[in-house]
Amino acid sequence: MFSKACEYGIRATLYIATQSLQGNRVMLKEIAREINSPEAFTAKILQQLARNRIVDSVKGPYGGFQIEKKRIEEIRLSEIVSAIDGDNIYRGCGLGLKQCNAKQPCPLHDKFVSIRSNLRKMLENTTLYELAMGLEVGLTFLKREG
Amino acid sequence: MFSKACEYGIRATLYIATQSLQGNRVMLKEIAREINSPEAFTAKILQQLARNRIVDSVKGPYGGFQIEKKRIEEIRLSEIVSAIDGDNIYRGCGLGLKQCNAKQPCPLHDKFVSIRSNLRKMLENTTLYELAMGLEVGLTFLKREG
DNA sequence: TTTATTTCGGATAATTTTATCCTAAATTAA
DNA sequence: TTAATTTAGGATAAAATTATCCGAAATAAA
Repeated sequence: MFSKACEYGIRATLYIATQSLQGNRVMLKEIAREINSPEAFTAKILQQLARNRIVDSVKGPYGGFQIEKKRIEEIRLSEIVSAIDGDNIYRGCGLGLKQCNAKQPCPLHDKFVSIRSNLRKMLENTTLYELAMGLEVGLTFLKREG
Repeated sequence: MFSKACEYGIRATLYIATQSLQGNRVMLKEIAREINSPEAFTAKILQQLARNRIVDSVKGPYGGFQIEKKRIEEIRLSEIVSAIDGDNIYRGCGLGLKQCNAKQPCPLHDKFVSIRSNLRKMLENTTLYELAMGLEVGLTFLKREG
């Protein structure tokens, strides 16, 4: 569904969000440890997210990553997915046709429309804040727990 | 969503199905041309489909690929997807966690459940026959048309 | 039996994705 | 100013996916 990069990106962003809500700026090393992702690869993804203004980065000692509370309430999952995977997940044809639309549909077009649109709506309606809340109260997890 | 291999696999199977319904056995070369896919790679995928009893293959002159009419009515998209991509698309965690279930869910788990289940139902309920009909009457297409 | 044809299957190559490494730049504190 | 720390970014490597090539096996017709 999503690329590995996107999975790590969402998990990293959510970890940063929960910590930011508690007033903590977090370092790459901590993020990678807490979401169980490869550190250097996660660094690349965080760079992308920083360039896309999804997370803020601060260099130097006491530096790290954070997200403003206001932004946590605003940012939708769809923004993270777009920043990393592009919008192919919504737009591309399910069977990989270059041209596929209502006028010239692939055999799966109609059946995919509703599924994709559900996915899209879900991603567009889901805020970081909402998901961070579930994490904070221990209802959900970002890595498999012992 | 699906791998390239799976996209080609579905398109190839659908082409074979429509031709089989008209009593034609079709060769790799024709399939690749008609679904606009790389020939050698498509051959590999057809081998997989043949091993999984999704298509029948016949070697030699007048050989090629075909599917029995009865099978065309039975075979679901889900079988093709499973044969090529496995069942990760239904089962795997949306955020890539090794362990993710109702008891220990990732933050997206609940939101993914319905989307995945829609996708799964769609694939399990859609037969080759149904899709082949749309192709036959020219309502849908397997490659972008001029 | 021989030849031509077509799929099968192993080996290999190209591309994309995932992942790592290292130096530079920025920032903080001593 | 210097040293230590942390992200940024370029180069490179490893792994997975996509794609190609070629000889073997099977089959049909001459």
